[in-house]
Amino acid sequence: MQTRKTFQKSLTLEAVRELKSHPTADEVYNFVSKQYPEISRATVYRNLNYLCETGSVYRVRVADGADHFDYKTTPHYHFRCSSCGRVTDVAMPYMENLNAQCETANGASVTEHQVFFSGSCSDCKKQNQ
Amino acid sequence: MQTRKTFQKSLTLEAVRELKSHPTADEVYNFVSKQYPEISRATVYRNLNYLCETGSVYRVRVADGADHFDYKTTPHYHFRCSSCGRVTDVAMPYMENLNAQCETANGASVTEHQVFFSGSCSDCKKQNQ
DNA sequence: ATAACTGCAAAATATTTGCAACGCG
DNA sequence: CGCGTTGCAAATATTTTGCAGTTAT
Repeated sequence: MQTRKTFQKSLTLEAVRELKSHPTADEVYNFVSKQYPEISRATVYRNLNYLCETGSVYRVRVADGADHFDYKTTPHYHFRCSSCGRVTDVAMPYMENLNAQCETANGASVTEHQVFFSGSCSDCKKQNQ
Repeated sequence: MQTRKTFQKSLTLEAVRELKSHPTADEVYNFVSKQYPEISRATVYRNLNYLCETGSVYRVRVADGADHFDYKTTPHYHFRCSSCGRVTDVAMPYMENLNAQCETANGASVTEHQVFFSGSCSDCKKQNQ
């Protein structure tokens, strides 16, 4: 199956890149529909799935309902503040050896791992004091 | 707010413990309703949330729609096979120092971390050969 | 007795899909 | 022109909630 370059596809990718804030599909849709109100939510979802498959964006599953999308495709870890819900990157080295460790322990062939942290971000910590 | 011991609550906890296979809420509901058909789906969801809050079961968010529940409450990691969807525990040491590492990198106060691996489990690996 | 809990139905949230029209290559 | 893509609406999936009746303590 071939793929075609469409205006909607480019807009979707641009949105994830410009938002930078690990947007949900809904946030991407809101952003895109400001520039192009005719776009359908379904198209945004379809294009986000497509972009994930081709590796142009990365899907992040943190602990709140919707999936988030990340324009940064090099492997890294995430933190989610349980009071404000914001998702941020963690400036921590990627653990190269972890997949191999899991393979040894499990007998499976491991292709990737995700790590996510939760707690209270520095902003929310201040407010609660 | 006080809590009361109910038949439905016990059944829900027992289901997670007996299923052992990281069931989803729906799977817990199906299991429980075989023994007690009058139970409502909403009650199962409410009780699963309650059991998570009190630490009796653990919520696992792996990369497929629904949340999974784990009777094993000591911290450990998970693997999900992307072809059969099965979720298994990984017999790998828990990294005690990871939260502290994230705190240093992020300035947040980190209360927990989850790690999940994906790939192909040993059964599916065989089948695809 | 009274406040927590339940069952039911409806709502909320998140995502996918069938289909006819559209438009990229 | 052909087939991938879109927009729309409806369907599906997962979870929560309002409410009136039930029950544990």
